[in-house]
Amino acid sequence: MIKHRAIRDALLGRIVSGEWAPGRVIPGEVDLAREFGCTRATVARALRELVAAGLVERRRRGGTRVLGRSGRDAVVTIPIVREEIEAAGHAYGYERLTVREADPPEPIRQAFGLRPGAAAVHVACLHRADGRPAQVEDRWINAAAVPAVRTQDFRTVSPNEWLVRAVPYTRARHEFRAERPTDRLRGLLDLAPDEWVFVVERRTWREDAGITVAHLYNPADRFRITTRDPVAFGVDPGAG
Amino acid sequence: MIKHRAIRDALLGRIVSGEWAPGRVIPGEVDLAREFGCTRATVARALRELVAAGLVERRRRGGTRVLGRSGRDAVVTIPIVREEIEAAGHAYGYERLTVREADPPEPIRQAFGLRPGAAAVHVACLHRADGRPAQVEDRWINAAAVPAVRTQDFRTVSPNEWLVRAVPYTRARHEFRAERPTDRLRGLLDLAPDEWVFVVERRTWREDAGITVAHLYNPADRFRITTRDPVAFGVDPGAG
DNA sequence: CAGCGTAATATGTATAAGCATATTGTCCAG
DNA sequence: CTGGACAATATGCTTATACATATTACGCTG
Repeated sequence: MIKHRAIRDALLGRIVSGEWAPGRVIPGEVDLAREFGCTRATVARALRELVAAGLVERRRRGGTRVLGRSGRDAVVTIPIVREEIEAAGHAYGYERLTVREADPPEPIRQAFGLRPGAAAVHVACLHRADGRPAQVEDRWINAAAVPAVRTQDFRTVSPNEWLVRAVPYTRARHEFRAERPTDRLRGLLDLAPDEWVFVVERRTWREDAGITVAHLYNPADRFRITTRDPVAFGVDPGAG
Repeated sequence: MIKHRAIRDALLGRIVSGEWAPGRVIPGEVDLAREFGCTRATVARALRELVAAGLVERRRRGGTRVLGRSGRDAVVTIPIVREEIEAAGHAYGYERLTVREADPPEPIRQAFGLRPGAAAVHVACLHRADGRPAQVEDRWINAAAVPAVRTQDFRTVSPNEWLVRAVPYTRARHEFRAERPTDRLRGLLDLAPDEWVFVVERRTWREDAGITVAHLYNPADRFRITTRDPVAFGVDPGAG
């Protein structure tokens, strides 16, 4: 019985049913307010949510127009190995392979916006599920942006978990692809002879400073990523 | 100089700077209203946006609490082959391989919620970039939910493009994974001897009725998916 | 008829005020 | 000391009102 939500859902219904087709200008706030027996403010709030959901577009004097939903956006939750492994009921195992402070390769250097010669920290580690290799994490961390990284040996805590606690970030980008494994990866991940790896590349920034570039290598035979719909109306979508 | 936006950004700053750490309960609406020299309603609107952005959580009597941003959500735009190919400056080519009305395999039948024996339409087709195979599309369409599909031969218009025009959907789910190609796929896509395929599986529903299940097979050597950050504050984020 | 200025209009922002409702904390009874 | 009733409190919802602002439409002028 929450009015703005009832109104929002009623309008949503008219849009998805096709009664109000894309391109159409829907009635104005005052008309809707009269129809639903409420004030303009309440209608405005319902419409604001439809805007946030990407269903309509509003312009002063121009009115509210239904958008043709491209509908191609989806949300992915970037999986964290440890959580995935534990959620599946397996024992999580962590092993640090190498840590070193070094001159990062060119692409990483550019991503961090560092001058040549500036140092960064490289960490490689292995995540296991019930002892079986599940993921190789290969990561560069910008020592200029995260000085504390120099004092970390990552022997017991994985770079991933350390970073989320120690360094807030403001932007992240990911790339998903499949690759031929290197011999080293094939051995570490115990891959089938012809098996490829599913790579998740993760880059994060704090403001404009690059923080980390990670390559997460997963056995392609036992890895996948799933999406869900973009949440249309925030946390509590009501009955809609 | 829009107050609710200025307030929202001010609060955002305190959160991302760490001044208000995750778990902390921030001042109440009345206090903030006094601080910013406005009414409770204006503060409430700013806070509502922070909730939508997933930065804070609000509970009656409990106050407003800063959330530790897991920050693992990202948005993917499911690529449409034709657009990708044309955007890359290549000539797009389309070729229908097969169409038939048939009893769908068990997993598809379940996804559509169909009784055994109910019919569905299967379409396979090939998308090319400058003549070179770029994607094989293998799709089942629920004939019960989309009767018009029976009259389509998909000779010139791809099932994808026909569907977006003909059938609005309300839900979609995707899965990304890498697979060994079948011999048929290897031939169709002109794959390297050891090359795998990157599979995008797409399922859509209208309300509770399954509409289509599509498998989009891409040469793994030349395919990837990228994400972007979830838009924090809708279309017009202001200065934030 | 082209171009410009102005009025009409729909949304955008904000205030003030009241009641609703979930939740927490407290205090009393057993 | 436990459990339940109750009051205090912060958010949640709605109304009524006023002014701001972008944009469109119209009509006047040259």
